[in-house]
This record gives sequence, C-alpha cells and structure tokens, in this order.
Amino acid sequence: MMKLSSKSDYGIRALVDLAQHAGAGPIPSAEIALRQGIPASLVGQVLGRLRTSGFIRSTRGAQGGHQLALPASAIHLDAVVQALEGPIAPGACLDQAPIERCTGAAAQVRLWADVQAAILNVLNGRTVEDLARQEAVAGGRYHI
Amino acid sequence: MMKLSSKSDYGIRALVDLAQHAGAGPIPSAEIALRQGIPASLVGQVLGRLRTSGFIRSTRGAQGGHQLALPASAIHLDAVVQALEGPIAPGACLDQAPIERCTGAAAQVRLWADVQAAILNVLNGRTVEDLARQEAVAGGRYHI
DNA sequence: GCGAAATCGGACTATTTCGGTTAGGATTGT
DNA sequence: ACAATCCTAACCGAAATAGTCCGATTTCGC
Repeated sequence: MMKLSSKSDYGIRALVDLAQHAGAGPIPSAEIALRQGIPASLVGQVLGRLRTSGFIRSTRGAQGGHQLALPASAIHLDAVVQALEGPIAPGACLDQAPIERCTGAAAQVRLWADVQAAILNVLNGRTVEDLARQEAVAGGRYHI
Repeated sequence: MMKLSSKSDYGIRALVDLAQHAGAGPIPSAEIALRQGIPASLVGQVLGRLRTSGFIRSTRGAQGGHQLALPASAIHLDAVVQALEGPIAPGACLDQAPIERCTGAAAQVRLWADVQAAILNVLNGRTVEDLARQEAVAGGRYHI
C-alpha cells in the first residue's frame, strides 16, 4: 500500500510540538502525547529515536522532559523521516548495496531511484519550523 | 521502511517483458518469470491483477499466454503501481476519507499529500514503452 | 540526607502484513 | 483423450508494526 509507518507522522508531530513550546523548559512526553494525539504508550519509543538521532535532548527525573537540540529551522524533514523509518527504498535493493549490484533490470533501478529522490526532495524542502508556523496559522486541525 | 511491495516491481517487469515481445502471440507466464527473475509461483498472481486491471489479455489452454491489452506507450506507471499496490498513502488517512476528516494536524496532512503527488508525478512521467526501450539500450542488468 | 514521586529508557509481547508456496480446477489446442 | 496453460483460493512462515511493561535515574519535599 506504499505508506510509511506511523512513526514518521508521530515523530514529526512531536518535533512540531516541541518547536511550539521551545524555551519553556523540558516538556514531558505525556504532555506531547496528549496534545498531539499520539498513543501514550508509543510516544516514548518515538522520542527515543529522535534523541539517539540527535534531534532532541531529554532530561530525566521529576521536572524532566524533552526539548529540541537544534533550532527548528535547521531540522529538515528528510532527515527526520530517514532517522525514523530507516532508508527510503521503493522497489528493492536501494537500501543494501548503494546502487551497483542491484539485481533488478537497469531501467527499474533508475525508476525507483528517481521516486526516492522525488520523495526526499519534497521532505528536504520543509523544516520543523515551517510546519509549526503553518499549524499556528491554520489553528490546528484540518477542515474543508 | 517506506518501500512499496515487490508486486509493483514484478508487475512492471512483466509488462516490460510483454512489451519487448509484443506481436509474438501469447507469452506463457513461465517464460516471463524465467526471463525477468520473478518467482515462478508468484507470477500468476501478479499477472492476474494486471489482467483484472485491464493492462493485459490472457488466453488459456495450450499455446496460451499473455499479451498487452494496450499499446505500451499508453501504459503509465502510476496506473500500474496503483493497481498493484492499492492507494498510495504516505503518513495516514489519505486513503480513507478523501482529505477532509483527516485526524492529523493540518500541516502534516498537506505534507503527505505533497509527497504523494511527487511520487505519482514521477511515475506518471514514464510508460512501459519508455522502460522497454531503456532496457534494450542498456542491455539488461545494471552495472557500475 | 532520605524517601517518594516523576520521568525517561530499553526490553518484551502480540497482532497484522507481506512474500511466497501449494494444490486443485478450468480451458483450450493437438 | 491428453498435455499445456491459465485461474482461483487457501495456506504458511517470516518480518514489520503497534502497543505494553518494568527497571533506571533524577528531582522535590521533608
């Protein structure tokens, strides 16, 4: 069905939430989960990956929480998605060997590579800050 | 991991094979499987979907096989992929309700919609004929 | 200081999806 | 009649996904 997992969606929402509350000290994961509609039991996992990927810093203990480790304008979504999803590889192969030694026919390999590039291009064109600003204007939820 | 299933890859290979052997009468599925490196036990399934989607015509019995139901230049890959994969829906939701009533935040929904559009755009820009010609020139397998 | 509460952090489990197989039937040409 | 070929559906194992649980760590109040 060609969808990327909900982790990407949740992860981006979490980053946007942190961007919107930047400067307010550490934000506990429960708060993020509540505001962003992320299952409370999953948010820890997602934040964990964001941490090990260097997008956020987490502080433990009471009054602990998470905050952005970089300016929101420096976090491009392609990096986030790749950190959460692993390599983006439509078709096949493009994740193992770089591109040589691909078992598929030549034209196909190039096709999937182009699809991959198109996806990354869209994602690279947006930062967490962009999304946070759009959310602020739109007022939150989508409607007709 | 953001990859589309192998069905798309196999399906496109099969169509390319049929394009390369157009006019030679019905091609048995075993032949397609052998030439294109598709598991012999899967090729029937894939060809079945291609048939019900109207891309190929199949004739039964001895000397039977498959052939394109349309000129190769009229088969755009976005149609093929959507027929084999179902709706292309990165993120979430974009497959159920059209776009309203999406539970996600507004900016996110728009983001995934853009990704989807980018993918379909690349796929729409290529036909089976394009791939078949590229294969003929490249000589088959990819190499450095 | 010390205990209790809050919070992160990583391992663990269940459920679905996917790639692939197998088997049996239906249809047609020789 | 026989052999080649398609066609459908049920089935299986492996991998990813969603979701849960418990242990580690820090701060706060006394």
